[in-house]
Amino acid sequence: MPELPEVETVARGLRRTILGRRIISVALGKTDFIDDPVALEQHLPGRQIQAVDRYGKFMLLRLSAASSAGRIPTNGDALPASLLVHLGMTGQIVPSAAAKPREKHTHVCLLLDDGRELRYTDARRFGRIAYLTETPLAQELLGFGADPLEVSGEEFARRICVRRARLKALLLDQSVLRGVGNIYADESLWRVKIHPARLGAQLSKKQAGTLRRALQDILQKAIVLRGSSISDFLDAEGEPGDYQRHHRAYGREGKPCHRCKSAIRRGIVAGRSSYFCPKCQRAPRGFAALPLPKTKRKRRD
DNA sequence: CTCGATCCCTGGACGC
DNA sequence: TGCGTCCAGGGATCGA
Repeated sequence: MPELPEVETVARGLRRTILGRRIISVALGKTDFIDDPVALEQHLPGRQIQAVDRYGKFMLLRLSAASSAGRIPTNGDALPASLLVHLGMTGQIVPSAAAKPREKHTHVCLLLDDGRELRYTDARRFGRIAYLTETPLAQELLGFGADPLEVSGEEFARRICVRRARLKALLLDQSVLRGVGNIYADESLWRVKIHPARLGAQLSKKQAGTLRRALQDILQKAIVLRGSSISDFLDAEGEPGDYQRHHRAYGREGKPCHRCKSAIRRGIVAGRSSYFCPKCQRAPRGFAALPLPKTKRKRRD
């Protein structure tokens, strides 16, 4: 589930732990989620990790030009580059002692100049890793929408209120807003009492403003609590986040709404499970929630 | 432009 | 207990 707050948490952890380290060597496992695995092996060694940025759900490891002992780079390694990392559903990136046994599903190991290894594990391999020089990187980032934490009221309304798509689809669309996923889309819509299946064009300017502020507030609080750990999200220190305790809609099917006590319901919107309060969030005509499952008592809360 | 369907992938939950 | 099946979900892609 890494969405914006989780990715931001991981990026902050990496800034604390690996900034300034130089990459010595690269070891790869399965590579079907890597754009060009050979490029990693060829171009990463000798480069220093100078910054860790977040762009939506992507992390960007900013790398210096390569500088290994006396060798003159001839293949573009004299220029800075970036390693683009998307955690997908189950990706984790954690520095650990090189001697420590590798976890299952470890697919990328970057040996660092302090003896540690930066390890990327991803059971489902829905993540993505790409080595990109400046121009391809800029090209890559072109297609993304506004940063939800920075977006102005004007721009938010411009991106949402003119659209005929459902709000849930718009919030999840990375070309509209970068970084929002299923959890924070549902949480912000619950907060402002708007149903996920409503259309963007049905939102008034005022509602759009309310939604934007709710989304920002929720994302910021989630960052403070180091994200939501649903199944297996761990930050760069291997620690879970705490924001899942504050969820009001996501994953709470059948549980009482914190405002009105109605049972939270689930429905499919934009192809994704969406959680909402059937009373607080009035559904558009024709929208059918899924029937409540009979037997299922697992999660507390 | 927007939709749904399909695929990718594995682990965990569920049903028998 | 064990096995099969379904589902989760971000993103790409394709056809309607």
